[in-house]
Amino acid sequence: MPSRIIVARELAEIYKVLSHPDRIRLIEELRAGEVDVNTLHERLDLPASRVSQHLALLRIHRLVEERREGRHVFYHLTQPALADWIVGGLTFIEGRMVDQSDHRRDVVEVRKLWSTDASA
Amino acid sequence: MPSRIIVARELAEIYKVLSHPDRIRLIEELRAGEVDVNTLHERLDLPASRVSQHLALLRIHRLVEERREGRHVFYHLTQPALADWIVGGLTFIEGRMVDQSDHRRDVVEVRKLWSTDASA
DNA sequence: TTTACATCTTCAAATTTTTGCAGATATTAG
DNA sequence: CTAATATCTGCAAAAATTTGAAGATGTAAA
Repeated sequence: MPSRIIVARELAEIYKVLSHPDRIRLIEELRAGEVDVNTLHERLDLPASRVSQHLALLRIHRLVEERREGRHVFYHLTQPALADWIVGGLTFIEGRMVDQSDHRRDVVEVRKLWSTDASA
Repeated sequence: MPSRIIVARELAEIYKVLSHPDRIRLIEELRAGEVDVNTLHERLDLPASRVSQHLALLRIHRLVEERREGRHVFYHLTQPALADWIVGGLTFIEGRMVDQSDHRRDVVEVRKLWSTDASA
């Protein structure tokens, strides 16, 4: 089995993991460092069980790691560069919103928000 | 509706488009420039109809564009940087193959193969 | 021009699986 | 016991992949 097929499969799997808005937002929430599950559940306004499920999937694929402290569990990105790399994908969604200038503005805004050097 | 939710959705959609091994390989085949459908169908060893359908999806999301010439249709990446960005994702699959050193080797090999400055 | 063949796209349809999600129930710690 | 997470269960909806056949277009030979 040629390497490129194997690797393409692995990549495809990771992309599938990332192909959910909630999980993308979770990763971006972890950009600045550790956050506990409860905080994430509040910030994303999702049922705690949902957040847990998403985190479990990210954990299985080793995109995040946990640290327990008392009854709180703090998550952080295994490789912090992941958050930046994802933002890099914004470049390629611009073609999708040719006729929606308001969406374009959203992209600009979020790119700033999801930047390492954000003052937010 | 907050921008970050909208943008996260758009990103998630792109990831879904990319979450198929065939489509990843197609994009990498287009890294060096235009290729016609028949060649792609031979290189990937897939039925022509499937290649067409994959390309149609990529076209809808404006990741590729076509150019007709006689009975051939040549496709190229709308934004050539896409191929590189996808390869950038290799960084994050390493955690997945902790116990498979052979797969690690595949990653190294393919990263070289799918690099802009590849001599291959 | 008619025939044939090559390239590419689209349709139809079966298949198969997913996949997201909520609510209840565990588990663990204080 | 209560609070914080995790997992389980099952449904619902949605969907994506895939194949083969048929259609469209283009070229070139007879």
